[in-house]
Amino acid sequence: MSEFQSLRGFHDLLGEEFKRFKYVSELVRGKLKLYNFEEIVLPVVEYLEVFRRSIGEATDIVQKEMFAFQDRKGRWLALRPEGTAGAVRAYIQNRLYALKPYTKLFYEGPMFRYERPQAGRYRQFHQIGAEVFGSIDPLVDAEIIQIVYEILSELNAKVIIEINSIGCKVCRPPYKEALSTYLRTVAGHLCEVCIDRSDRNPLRVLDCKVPTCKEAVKEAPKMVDFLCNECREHYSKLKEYLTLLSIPYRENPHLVRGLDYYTKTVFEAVSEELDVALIAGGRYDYLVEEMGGPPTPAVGFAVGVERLSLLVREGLTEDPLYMLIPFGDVMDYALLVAKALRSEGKRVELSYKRAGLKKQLELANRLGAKYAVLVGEEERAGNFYTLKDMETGHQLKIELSPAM
RNA sequence: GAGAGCGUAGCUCAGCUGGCAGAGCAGUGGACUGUGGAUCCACGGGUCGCGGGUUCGACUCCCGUCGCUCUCCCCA
Repeated sequence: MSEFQSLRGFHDLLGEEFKRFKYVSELVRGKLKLYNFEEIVLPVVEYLEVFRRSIGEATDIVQKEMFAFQDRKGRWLALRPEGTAGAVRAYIQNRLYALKPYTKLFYEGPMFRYERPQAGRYRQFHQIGAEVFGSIDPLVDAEIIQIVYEILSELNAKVIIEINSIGCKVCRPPYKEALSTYLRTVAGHLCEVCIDRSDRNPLRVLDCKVPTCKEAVKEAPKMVDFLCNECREHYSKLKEYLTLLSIPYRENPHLVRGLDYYTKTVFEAVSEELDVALIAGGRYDYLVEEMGGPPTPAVGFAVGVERLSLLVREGLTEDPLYMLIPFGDVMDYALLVAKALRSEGKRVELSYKRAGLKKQLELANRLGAKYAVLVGEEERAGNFYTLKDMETGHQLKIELSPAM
């Protein structure tokens, strides 16, 4: 055991794990570029208030999961627990609303939540998030879900996409009222936490996992039955588009999200095998305004890169490796051969191991080289190298170009 | 924040009801100084997570602590 260790929930990403991580990351990034999202790099630290205002004072994230601290001037700062808050702040601060009628952004990077680590959960983890600012059109919600679906399909992930609408400031208050009233009638069957939530945040009772709560909530009034005309229209249009695009989904009237800023569409892609959300998102039509910007509707999603990586078997396919094996006193020549091969775009490992040909071939084998490039006295004298196919064992003599 | 299990070589692990710390793989060297992907031989490597306690004696039992894994809560 080494003297120093990384912190709980903070880990080094390397080897096969890194390859799977990178594979997922590049898949998602590639997809977002196809949809013409523009990348931005956001700060990892913001004023605490940015998160408190956007995510919501009453949420678990804000109440107990943030890495918050004071800087030297006594200001309260926090490591970002998610990306949307910072993206919205950046959107407003840089006045992106003035440049185009709508804006499509994505970002990738570490997020921090002070929680107990477990399968697919870390204190520092990575998300790729995408946000569309400036359109209320359900077409946008549909495209966001389409991206999510395509990502998951390409990974062959066994996942269900669940959707719901949680209304807007017109229709949600009456619904909350109705739900609270109902919850009072079944209070005897609710867990302690839910009794507490019944008044303050009744929506959250809907996705409580305690069996008795689940049971008690089955007959509860549903948000979808309370949607105002605009929200109902939005929701049914979204479903039409999803059907048009052949995207399978399941309506889950009990789906709510842990963050306060959502309106209308919310969705989650839940892994069937792991029972965790891999990708989630939704619409947040008031957040930009609440954060001090002009009224601007928005939709977005975030993927947990480590979580998605759990489902990936393959890694990144790498270019074939050329293991350059010098034997004898031919290092000068070996350097030139390596230079020549690399200038042709080949991935070359020049063996640093001073040993006989046999040992170095063993090394080449262990490093998974596709080819061994043999360079000895004979090769140097004839200005060529010997290319050995490590699978078939066939060898060829290849002239070095005169330029070298 | 609450609960359970686990920390022994670089890795995977064995080590009995307390009694000299082990194996496989990896590494290094080598009859082979121009031919590998299971040839052979030899060698190195340990604060048994850390601290305390019990004991003649602790890898083993007890307490604490740190870390890992998992569950609950919650979430990506």
